[in-house]
Amino acid sequence: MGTTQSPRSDTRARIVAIALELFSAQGYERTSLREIADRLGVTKAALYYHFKTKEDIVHGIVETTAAPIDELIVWGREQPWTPEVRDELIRRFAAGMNERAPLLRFFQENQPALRDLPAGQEFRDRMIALVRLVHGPGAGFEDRLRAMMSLFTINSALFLLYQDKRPEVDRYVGDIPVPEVTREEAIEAAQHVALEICRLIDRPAPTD
Amino acid sequence: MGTTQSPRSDTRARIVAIALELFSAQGYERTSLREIADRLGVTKAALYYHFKTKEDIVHGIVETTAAPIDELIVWGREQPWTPEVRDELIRRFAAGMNERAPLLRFFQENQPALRDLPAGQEFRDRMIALVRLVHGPGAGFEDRLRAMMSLFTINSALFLLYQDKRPEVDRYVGDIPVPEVTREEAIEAAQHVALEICRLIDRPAPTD
Amino acid sequence: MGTTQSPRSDTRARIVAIALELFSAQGYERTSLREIADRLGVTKAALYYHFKTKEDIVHGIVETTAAPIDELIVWGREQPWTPEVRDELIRRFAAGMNERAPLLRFFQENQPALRDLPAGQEFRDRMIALVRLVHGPGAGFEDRLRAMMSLFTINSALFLLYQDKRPEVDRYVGDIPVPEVTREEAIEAAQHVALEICRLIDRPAPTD
Amino acid sequence: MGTTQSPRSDTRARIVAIALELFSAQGYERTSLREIADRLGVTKAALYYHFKTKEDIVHGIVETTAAPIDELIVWGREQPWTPEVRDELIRRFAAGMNERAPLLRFFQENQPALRDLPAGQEFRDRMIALVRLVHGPGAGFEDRLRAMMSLFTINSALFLLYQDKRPEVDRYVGDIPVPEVTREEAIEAAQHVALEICRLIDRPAPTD
DNA sequence: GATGAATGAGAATTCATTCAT
DNA sequence: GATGAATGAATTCTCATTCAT
Repeated sequence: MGTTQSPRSDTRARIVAIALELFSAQGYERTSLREIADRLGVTKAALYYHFKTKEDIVHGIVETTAAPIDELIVWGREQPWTPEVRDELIRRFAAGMNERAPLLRFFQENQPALRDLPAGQEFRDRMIALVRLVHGPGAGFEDRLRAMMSLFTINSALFLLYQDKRPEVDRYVGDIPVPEVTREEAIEAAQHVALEICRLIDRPAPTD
Repeated sequence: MGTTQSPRSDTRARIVAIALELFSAQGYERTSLREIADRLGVTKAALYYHFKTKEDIVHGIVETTAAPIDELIVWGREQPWTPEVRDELIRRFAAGMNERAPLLRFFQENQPALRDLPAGQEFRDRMIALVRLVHGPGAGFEDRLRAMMSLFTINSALFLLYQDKRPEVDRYVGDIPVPEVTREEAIEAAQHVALEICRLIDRPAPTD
Repeated sequence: MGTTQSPRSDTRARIVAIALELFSAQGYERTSLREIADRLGVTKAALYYHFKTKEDIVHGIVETTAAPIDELIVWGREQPWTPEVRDELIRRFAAGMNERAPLLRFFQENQPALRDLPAGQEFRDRMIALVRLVHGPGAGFEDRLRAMMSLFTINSALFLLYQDKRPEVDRYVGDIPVPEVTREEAIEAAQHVALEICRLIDRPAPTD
Repeated sequence: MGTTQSPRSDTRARIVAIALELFSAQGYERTSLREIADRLGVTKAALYYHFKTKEDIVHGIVETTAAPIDELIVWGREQPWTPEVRDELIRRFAAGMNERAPLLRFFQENQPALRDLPAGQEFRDRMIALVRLVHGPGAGFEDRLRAMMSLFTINSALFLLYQDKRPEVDRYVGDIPVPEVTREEAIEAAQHVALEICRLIDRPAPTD
């Protein structure tokens, strides 16, 4: 008792959830509104009650899912840049990975569709913002690149994990056995490597 | 030497070229066969004379564009794994970047469409093969991840370069000025960072 | 009695009606969805709201038109086989001929298209079922053939009637005048001949 | 020695043969010129050297395959009509069945496509001519129908034979076992039944 | 006698979207 | 909050046909 009816209907939230799931699994263009509606047990027209367009659903996704990233950005801006803060940004980014994975996958694998969407641009801006927080002010191109790679490491780990499950790959390199890793181990490894990479920032590097 | 390239079906080659250009610029699903045909000054049906389906065009693209990568793989397999060979793989990969950029972009940004395509799988297999050559036999998950990030660095540099041209981004981090960099400088920097990353392989790393 | 036919989706029924008309008059493959839609005054897409595919329309046709045949089959199975029941099957089959003619024509003249369709197979199964009811249990091949010819006689009469209207035919047999017959007379004659044929079943036949 | 090069090339004859095979097996509209060309090991364009259009191939088929029927018609016209001649027509028609089966099947199952073709009309005219020869001059509608059913019996036997091979049919009539029959037995039975039917001509029939 | 390259017309199908109820 | 019915615009693909070589 005393439970308040959640602001904006429950259906709206379910649409967002299912849409993100399908968009990230099959791609934005390959997911039709009918498919989303079917999964929800409603009609297509119902979706239009909650969202003006298909693109608008993407907006809804970002709105409801990107909050943790925004908080991270806000936190980052409040800190003065130090190596410790930089490391902490990476750690916090890695921490939320499990929930954020579909969102990031969606954005990485659907660039062509998202490029023109306002929601897509907003999301990219967030990522760029994170990159800047990681490398700090006054960084050169190389450091910016290091920061970006550091952040990307997190999702890439999941991609690699997924690939390792496909045995056919071996025909290209012979029978080098690939280690079995759990999802949790993968994320931990990712954090580790990501930290390594971001720590390359501002180091004197060896000559090639 | 002296081999004359038989000019049979110049059209087929032009289809491949235009298709790659459009697929990488606008995305696979957002590029219609009409668009490709128009750009070539032929009818849609002409495309179907040369390729059985739209998917088959992707196959044609891989076939004609992935040769340098295959050569790199072949070369890599002939060498015993050493840190020097590893570095050389990265350097050679970076070297062909300018021509290969559209192909890589196409494959990174159109995963949902390419996932089911045989051509898409072949290409991913090639990338995984490269990853394995970079980290060498018997590597653990972390080293595999390092190898992959190292290779990804090359394209990511171009992505970053492209983003930096968009001024709106700044609203999220304030007015930190972003350094102006040419494409050539970007690729050079990418090679540099990529080498750094791949040299993390097998190093004793600091604790987090 | 007094059951009101719910008028929900009058359009669906109209599609089925027009489709059967066109399919039987021009053939399944020569009838495009555009043609059906035009005749209905709707767009092609409207057809797809009611039927998943063109083939599905055939299913719809069978579903709505084959009921009388099913009833006949049901009735036939309830009776023990006797010559009288056999004759009555033929009579009842002939009776519904006028409404059923387009359906039967459609199925006889579009075998190649219908062979793979589930709906086509269902319909053939019904006809075979009727054949078996006519010849009764334990019949040999000849009786099965007699039963089939008996049933086919009904539609064949309409085919013959139609042919007789074409005067060019005569060049092959000279000017033998062909009797003028009405559609009703034709069906009556057909029933008569059909009964004759089915009565050949199980008779001792003369040697050739 | 002394073998004369067949009039009109060998390829032309092969086209006709393959086309008839495919048209009768899959249907006229479902058989593309590419398919025919592929089966012959030539290109589509080669077909156009021998035939002006796809329809023209049908003409070629009739021309080369219908000769036996024409001879039968010629023979029939030379005889005065008697019951013996009538029976002999049926017997001769049945005799050539094995070779003629594809042609008849083609014409029976592709009416919509053949209706407008001159070649299709010619063929129908031949069948009508045969019908008239069977029932003789001055026959009424019923006798014409009997004559037609008699002739149709021959092909129908093959249709029935084919259906009996499909076990799923049983669901409609229960497990009445269907006798196993060879193709030769089927044709013989067909001739038998056909003769029975044509002997109904001009008989005083029982009242229904 | 035949091919390679191309075309024009049209087909089935899909999809985001709209709107009266 | 939602549905049923429909649309318009596009898409991929197929096919008979043509013609220079």
